Amino acid sequence: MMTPPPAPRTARNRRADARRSRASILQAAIRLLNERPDASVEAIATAAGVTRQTVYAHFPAREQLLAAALDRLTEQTVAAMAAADPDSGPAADALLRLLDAAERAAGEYPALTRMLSTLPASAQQDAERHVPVAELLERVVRRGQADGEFDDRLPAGWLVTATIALAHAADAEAEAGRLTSQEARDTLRTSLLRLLGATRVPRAAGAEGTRADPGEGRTG
Amino acid sequence: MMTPPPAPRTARNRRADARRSRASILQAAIRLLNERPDASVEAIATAAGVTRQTVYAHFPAREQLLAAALDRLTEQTVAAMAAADPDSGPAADALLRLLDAAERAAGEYPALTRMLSTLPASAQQDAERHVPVAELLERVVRRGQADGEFDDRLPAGWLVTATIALAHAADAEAEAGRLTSQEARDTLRTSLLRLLGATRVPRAAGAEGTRADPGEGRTG
DNA sequence: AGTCATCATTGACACCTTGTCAAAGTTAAC
DNA sequence: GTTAACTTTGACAAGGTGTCAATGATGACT
Repeated sequence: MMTPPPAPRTARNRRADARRSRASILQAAIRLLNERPDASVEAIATAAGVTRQTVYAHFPAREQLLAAALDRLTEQTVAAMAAADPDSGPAADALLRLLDAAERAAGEYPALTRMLSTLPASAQQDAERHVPVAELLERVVRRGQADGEFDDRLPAGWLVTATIALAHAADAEAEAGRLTSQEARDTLRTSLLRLLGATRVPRAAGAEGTRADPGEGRTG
Repeated sequence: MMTPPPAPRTARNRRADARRSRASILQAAIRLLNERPDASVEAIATAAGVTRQTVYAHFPAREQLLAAALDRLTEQTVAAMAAADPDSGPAADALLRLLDAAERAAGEYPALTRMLSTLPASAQQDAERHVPVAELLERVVRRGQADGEFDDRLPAGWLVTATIALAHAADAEAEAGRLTSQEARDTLRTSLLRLLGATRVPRAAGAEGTRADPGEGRTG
């Protein structure tokens, strides 16, 4: 018999066993690496109920496992953001909605999330990984600029970068206990509206009230 | 004879040899760790013209060597900032002057500088290390708030954190080639003034002109 | 139900890095 | 010049990464 055609070995035609192993490994990696960024491959393998060599069968090197874990986290975050109506309502509302969704999705893994902004070695891949979330945000920023809701003297790309940076900073402040979770949200909101040059204050998303600036916005 | 008094072994009464070694090691560590954050202790020792064990004689562990290198960098940066007249002139001018000085001082070691915002493990020490530079900035921010030059609805501590985050972001953009060095400066300047809620635009520091917003502020 | 490619496991290996120890050199302080 | 401080040399254990080959188990396909 002739050898069967190349069969590029996609994710679909792999054995169910392999898919399961890969999922366990990835999940364990996300959990462990979030607790301890320098967790060993052996620890991850054990946590996944698998041998170290099995991990290497799926991921050629530790760094690629880390990259895969970050990719998976990004993927989930992007999905959550995309589901948060990026294109409806005022741009400022949409932006805050996206950031909220992102924090809900990635908030479970703060240490891992923080690795996204400053990963160990492969600096080139980092930017690549931000692309999908940056694209979502950039769409909203451009829409706001086009509508005149946001100022357009600053390039949209920079505004997106700055937004992400401020969001990470606010998250870190909350994580470090210097701000409560609610303070961090309010502070980030106000800061972003200033930075983006929003001319009007967006309505609060729910029935929680329509005040522009809650009292606790001025803490510390 | 009785043993001499404790003699706490300060930096002054150590042998000249030891001081020299320590300096070489630290300098080599800064240089190498900037190029490759995971440089081995052996590589650093060799670059310093010293044996690996000598390094361990000065720094009990690799992490402490890294911490010492970061401390030294911070120290130089703080000195440069303190020399940039934090307390004279409009607060906005002073702030930009400090950031400029900081970038000139730390700009030689971008990778190392970036480690300050997201260091590998000892997360607690990180905040501690930011303190001196944060204090300098906070003084300026508070002065601006007291003068009415800056808005004071946001806590000064957060504004400082946000300022540092934006400065790092702008630096990273320049480093990644997405912005020229000059664009990064202008963009950062505009963004900070927005964020801080400065009511009037500070005069440009030199004879370069008094326009509020240079033409290239709108790139991309 | 049986075949067989695919995947997982086991055990062993070389290599590098960290951190430690003790003993023998040097250097500079006094 | 003596002596304490510092450096060097060599060797060691422990732990992590990445690789290989052989054996075992599973599930896809007919």
